[in-house]
Amino acid sequence: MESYLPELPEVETIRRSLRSKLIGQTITSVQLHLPKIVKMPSPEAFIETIAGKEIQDLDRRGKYLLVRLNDGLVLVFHLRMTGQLLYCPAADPMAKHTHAIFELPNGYHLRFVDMRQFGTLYLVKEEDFALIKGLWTLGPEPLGADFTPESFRKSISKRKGNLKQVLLNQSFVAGIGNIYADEILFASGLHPERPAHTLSEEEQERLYHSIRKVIQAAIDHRGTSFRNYVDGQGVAGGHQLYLQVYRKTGKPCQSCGEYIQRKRVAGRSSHFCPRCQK
DNA sequence: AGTCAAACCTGGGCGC
DNA sequence: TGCGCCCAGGTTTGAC
Repeated sequence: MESYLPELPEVETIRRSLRSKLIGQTITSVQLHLPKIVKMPSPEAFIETIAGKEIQDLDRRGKYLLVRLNDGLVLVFHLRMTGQLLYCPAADPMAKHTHAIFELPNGYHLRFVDMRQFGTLYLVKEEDFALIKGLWTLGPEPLGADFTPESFRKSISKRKGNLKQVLLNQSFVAGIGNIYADEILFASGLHPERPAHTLSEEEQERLYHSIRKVIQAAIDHRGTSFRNYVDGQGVAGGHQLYLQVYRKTGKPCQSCGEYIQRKRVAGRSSHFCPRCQK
C-alpha cells in the first residue's frame, strides 16, 4: 500500500501540485467520515464553518500544509506518517481510509486519505496559530532566509543530545524527518550519535550546507516515494533513487564501500556508514 | 528540568 | 496457506 513519509520535501511537492488547482475554488461542503482527525474546532463547527469558504492560497511551514481561506481562516493539515491529499473527479472510486472529502464546485474533490489515522486537521484564524503548539514552536525553514550559517552555529552549539535527536527536533529546524535526517548526516560525514555541542566550526558549516543541499535536492526530485506514493495529482516522487543510506542496511556505501549499518538512535532507526561518518 | 518510553494506528514482512 | 507477532514512524503525553 501507500508507503512514504511526508517530510518537508513531500509536503512542498503536494503544495505545488495542488496550488493552481485549488486557488479560487470555493469549498462547497465537507464530508467527515472520521471526525477524530479534526483537532480544532469541534467536528461540527469545522463542517459548518468551512462551507462556502474560498481557497485563496496554499502555503507550508515545516511539515504543515496551510490552506488559506477568506475571512482570515486557515485550514491546516499535518499528514504525519501516511496522510495523503488527493485532487480527483468526484466520481472517482473512494480509496480505503478516506476520512475527509472537500467538495469543490468544478465537480472535483479534495480528499484526505490516511491509513494510520495519525494525520490531523485544524481550522483556525491566522491569529490563533499559537493554539497549534507544534506549528507555533516550529524552528526556521531550512531553505528560508533567516536560517543562516551564523544562526545555525549559534543554535546547534547550545543543543544537548546527539545530532539525530537535534535534526528531528522541529523547534530546532522545521520539516526534517527520519529519511532526510539520515541522508543529511551521511552527506555531512557526521555520525548520528555525535553530541551536537562537540562539532567543530568546520563540521557545523558542513552540516548546515548538507541540510540545505539534501532538502533542496529532494524537492527538486518531487520527494521520496516508496511503493506507490503519489502527490496530489497522482505523480510519484523520484528522490528514492538518490538515497545513500536510508533503508540501505547491508549495502555498500557509495563513497567507500563499507557496509551501511542500522542502529536505533533517539528511538528511531538510523542508517549510516560507520567509516565515512564520525 | 530533562530524558525516555508509551501511545496512537494499519499493513507488510517474518517465523513457524 | 495462514496465523500471530513485531515493526515502521511524527508527535504528544505521561512517567521516572
